[in-house]
Amino acid sequence: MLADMSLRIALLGLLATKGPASGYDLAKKFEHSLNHVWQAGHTQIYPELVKMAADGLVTVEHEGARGRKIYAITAEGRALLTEWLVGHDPSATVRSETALQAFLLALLDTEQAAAVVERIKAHFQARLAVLDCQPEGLFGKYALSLGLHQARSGIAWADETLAALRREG
Amino acid sequence: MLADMSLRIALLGLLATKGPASGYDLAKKFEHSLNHVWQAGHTQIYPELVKMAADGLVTVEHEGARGRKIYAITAEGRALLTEWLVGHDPSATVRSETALQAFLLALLDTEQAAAVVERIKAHFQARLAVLDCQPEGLFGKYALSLGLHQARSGIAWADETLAALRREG
DNA sequence: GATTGATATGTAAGAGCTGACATGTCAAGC
DNA sequence: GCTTGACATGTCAGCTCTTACATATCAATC
Repeated sequence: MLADMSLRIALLGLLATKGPASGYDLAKKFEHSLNHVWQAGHTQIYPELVKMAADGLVTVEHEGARGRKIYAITAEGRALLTEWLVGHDPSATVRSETALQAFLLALLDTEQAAAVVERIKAHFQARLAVLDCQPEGLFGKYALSLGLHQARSGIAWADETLAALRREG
Repeated sequence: MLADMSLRIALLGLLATKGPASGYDLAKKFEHSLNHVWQAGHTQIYPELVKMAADGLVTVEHEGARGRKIYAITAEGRALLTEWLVGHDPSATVRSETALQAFLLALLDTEQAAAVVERIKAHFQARLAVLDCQPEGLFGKYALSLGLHQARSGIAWADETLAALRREG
C-alpha cells in the first residue's frame, strides 16, 4: 500500500462517476470539477495512470486518434475506491496558506493587516461566485454544498476580522 | 526566489512572534500552535534552518547545552516575512482529503455515505473542542477565529448532508 | 501546401515531504 | 555507577509534486 493514495483515489473517482476517459480528459476534469478540492497536472496524471494500469486498477479500454488512450476503472479499482472512501480517516493534515496568513496577521500594522484580509475576502467571494452558478452535477452536490459553506464562513470571518481591526486600530 | 516558501514563512513567523528558538522548540511549536494550519516535522525543519541561515534569514544566536542551537530571525528575514504576508496571493491550491470524500459520496450507498459523513462531523467536532478551550494567545487570535468558523461550518454541512441522505435514502 | 493554434501525450530535473534510522546528552531513580 | 526515559539533532531513501522542455497530430486559414 502506498503512503499517499489521494491522486489515485481522485482519478478512480472521476473514472467511476464520469466513465472512461483519457489522461487529457482527466486533466481537464481536474481543472473544471475537482479543482476546488484537489489539483493535479497532466505531468502527474499520465505516469500515474500507467502505474495504476500496472496495478490492475484501470485498463486501457481502447486507443483512439493521436495516440489517445481511453482508460476505464476495473472491479479492483472500484473496490479500492470504496474501501478508501469508507475507511479513510479524515486526517488532521490541512495546509492552508490563507490560514498561515491569518496566523501571522498580528505581525503587520493595522492597515497592512486590513489589506491582507480584504484580499482573502475577495478570494473567498470569487470562489463563492464560481460555485454559486455551477451547473448541477458538475460537482458532486454534497461537495458543492461543502464548498459553499466554507466560502461563506471565510467571508464571515473576513468581515468580523476587518471590523475588529478597525475597532482596535 | 524559491517556488514554495511556506515552510520558511512559517518558521520565520514563529521566530518573529515567539522569539529565538531551537529547531526542537520550533518543531514543538508546530505541533502545538501552528498544527491546525501547517505541519512540519523536525526532519524538515533542521535542514531548512541550515539553508535559511546560509541565506541570511536567521542566525545562530548561541549554542546551548546538548548542541542546542538557538536561532533568531534577522532583519532580512523580517523583511521577507512581511513581504510575503502582504504580497502573497491567497492561492486556489487547496487540498482536502475530506472534501475529496465529500465529492465522491454519491458513489456510496446511503448507509455507507452517512457513516462517512458522521466521521467527518466527528472530526470537525474534535477540532472545535480543541480550539474552543485554547488559551488566549497560543494561536494568533484571528487564526483561532478562522479555525472556529471553519469547524462550525463543517459541522453545519455534515448535519445538512445527513438530513438530506435520510430524506433521500 | 504551408502556417498556425488547439489537441494530446510524454520525459526529466529538482524541490518538497515522510518515515525509518542513527547518535548523543542530561536528569532521575535504583 | 547503571539504567531508563525525555531531550535534542541529524541523515537518508524514496515518494510526491511542479516547472520546463520535447514531440506529434489534426483542423482551419491563407
